[in-house]
Amino acid sequence: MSILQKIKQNIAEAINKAIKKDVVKADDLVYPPNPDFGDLSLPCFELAKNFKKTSVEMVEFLTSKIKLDNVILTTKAIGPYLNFILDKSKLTTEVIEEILSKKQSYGLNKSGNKERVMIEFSNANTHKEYHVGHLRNIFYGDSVAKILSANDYEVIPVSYINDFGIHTAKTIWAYKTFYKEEEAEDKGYFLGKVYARACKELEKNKEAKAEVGLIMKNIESRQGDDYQLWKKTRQWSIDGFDKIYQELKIKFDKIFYESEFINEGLDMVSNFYQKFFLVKSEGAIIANLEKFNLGVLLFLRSDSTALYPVADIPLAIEKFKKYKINKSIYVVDARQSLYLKQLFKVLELLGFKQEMKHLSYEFVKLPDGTMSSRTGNVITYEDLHTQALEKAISEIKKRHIDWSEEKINQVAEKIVIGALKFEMTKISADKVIVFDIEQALRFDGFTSAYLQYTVARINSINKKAQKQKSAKTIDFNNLGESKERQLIMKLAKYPEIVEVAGKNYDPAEIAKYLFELAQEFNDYYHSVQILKAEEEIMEARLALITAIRQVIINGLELLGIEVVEEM
RNA sequence: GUCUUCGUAGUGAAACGGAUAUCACGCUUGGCUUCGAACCAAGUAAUCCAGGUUCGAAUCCUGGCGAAGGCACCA
Repeated sequence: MSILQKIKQNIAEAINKAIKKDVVKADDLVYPPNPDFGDLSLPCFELAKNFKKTSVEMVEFLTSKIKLDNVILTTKAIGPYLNFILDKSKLTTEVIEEILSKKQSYGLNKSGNKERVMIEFSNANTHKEYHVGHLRNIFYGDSVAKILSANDYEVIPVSYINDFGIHTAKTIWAYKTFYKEEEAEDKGYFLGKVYARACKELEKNKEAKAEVGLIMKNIESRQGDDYQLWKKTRQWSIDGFDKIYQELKIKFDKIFYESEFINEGLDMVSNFYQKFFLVKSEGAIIANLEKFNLGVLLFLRSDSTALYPVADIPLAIEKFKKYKINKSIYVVDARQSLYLKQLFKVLELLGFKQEMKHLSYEFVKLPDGTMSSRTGNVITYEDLHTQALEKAISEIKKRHIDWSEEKINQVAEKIVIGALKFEMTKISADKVIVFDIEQALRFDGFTSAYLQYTVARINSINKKAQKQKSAKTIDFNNLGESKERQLIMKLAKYPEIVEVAGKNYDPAEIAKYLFELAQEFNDYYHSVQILKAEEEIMEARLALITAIRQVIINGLELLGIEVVEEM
C-alpha cells in the first residue's frame, strides 16, 4: 500500500470512529482541485444524508468530533467539503526516502496477484506494409502489458500474424508480374510497396483475379513454386517485423501465425458442423448467433475457403490450454468490436469460461481520409521513422556542435522512438487519431521530448553538484516552499496513478501524470536556486529533484520510452 | 434501416457525478554575461441543441443535429 493510501485509510478510520459508524472508505477521499484547500478532501453530501443534516452542517459536526492524529495536521472546512492538511515534513521524508531507496520499483503494487494474462497485439499481415495504424496498436498494447506487469500481473505479450490470407497471393502475383527476381535491401518494406502496386493493378485488370485465386490455391496446397515463393517472401516480412520490433524495443514472448492454425481450424469446423451452432446457410458455413443478438458469423465461404474465425478459435483455445491463462486480452481496432463479441461468444459456447477482453481503440486516420494500403494512402513506419530521425538530428546539431555522429544518432533515435510512442499513447483509446506528421515531429509541449529534456536537465544539475555533496543525512524540513510541498504530493500520488492506469488499461493516465509532474518541476526550477542555495537546503533540493527524475524514468518505462543522459 | 463510438477555446487533447472546466499548439507580451531557452511567466479564447434525473451534469437518461465505424462470403 502506498503512503497516501495508508494516510487515506487512517483518515477514514478516524472519521468512522468519530461518527461511530463504518461508512467512510479510503477511496472516498479525493484530492482538492486547488492545493490551498488542503491535501485531501471528503465531500460530505452522502454522509450528510445518512445523518439527516445539510452537508455544511455535516462538515461542522465532523470538524468538532474528529481527532487529529500524527498524520493529519489540521482540518479545514470549506462549504460541504471537509479538507485535511497533512504533516508535510513527515510526508516529505517518507516519500523521498521511499523513492530513492526503491528506485525503479517505486510505484509497483500487488493488485494483480500474479494472475496470468495473455495480451495479443501488433497483429500485422505479412506481405503488407507496417504503418502508423499498427504503431498505435503496438504502443498501446506494449504499454498496457508493462502497466499490468507493474500491477503484479503475470503478463504474456504475444502477437498473431496473418500470413495466410488472400493478400499474400496478391502480393506474390504482383511480385511475379512486375518485379520478377528483384530484391530490395529492406525487403519487408519493399513487399509493402509491392502489395500497394498489386491492389492498384488488380483494380483495372479483372483477368488477373483468376491468377491470384490460383496462386492462393497453390499456397494452400503447401507445395510447388508459388508456395516456395510464399515461404521466401513471408520470411522477408517476418524479418521486417523483427527489425521494427527491435528498433521499437518491443518484445513478444510468442508470435503465432495463421498458417499454423488454419488446418486445425478446418478440422474443427467439419467436426462441429451441425453440432453446436454451426449451420449451412446460403451455401456458407455460419454460426448463427442471432439469439444472442450478435448476428451471424461466417466460418467458410460458399466455395468452402476459410474465413478469419477458423484460425482464431484454435488459437484462442491453445492460449487457454497450453498457456494456462486466466485472462485473454485482444488489442484490436474498435471496428472489430462485433467480431470479437462473436468470437468470445463462440468460445463461451464451447465451454471456455475464462475472461476474454477486447481492448478496443479507435483507428488512425490521415488528414485526407482513412488509411488504406489498397489506395496507397498510408504513412509507413519506415517513412515516418526516417523523417522523424532527420528532424531530431537537425535539432540536436543546432544545440551540440561538438557531438560525434554516433552520439547524435543514438540520442536522436531515443527521442524519435519516444516521440512516436508518446504521441500514440497520450491520447485516450476511444478517440480517432487524425495523424498529423508535423504534429508528431514536434519536440515541445506535451511530448516525450519535454519529459526527456526534464530528466536531462536534472542529470546536468546533479552532475554539477557531485563535488559539493556531503555525506550528512538530509533534513527534509528544508523543503518548505509551497512548490516543493506540491511536488511531494505529486510524487506521492504516483503509485495510485499506476494502479488506476492498470485498472483502466490506460497508458494516457501515465502520460498525463508525467507531463504534469515535469511541468511542476520546470516551474519550480525556474523559481528557486538549487546549487546556489545554502548547503543543507541544496542537499534537500537535490534529493527532491533526484526523486522527481526517478519517477519520470519509472513512468516513461511504462510507456516503453527510454530517457537520455543529455540531449 | 439498425447498432456502436465520438461532438469541450482557432487547432489538438484533459476532467471517479463534486469546489473557479485543465493542458498543449497558435496568437500577443515579457524572461538567457544566471543550476540546460527542446525552458519559464502573463494575456487571449471553449462544454452541439432541447428536455429530464440529481443537493450538484462536459460527464448519466430521452430526443434531435453533426462526424466516424460495424451489420454474410474483406480481415
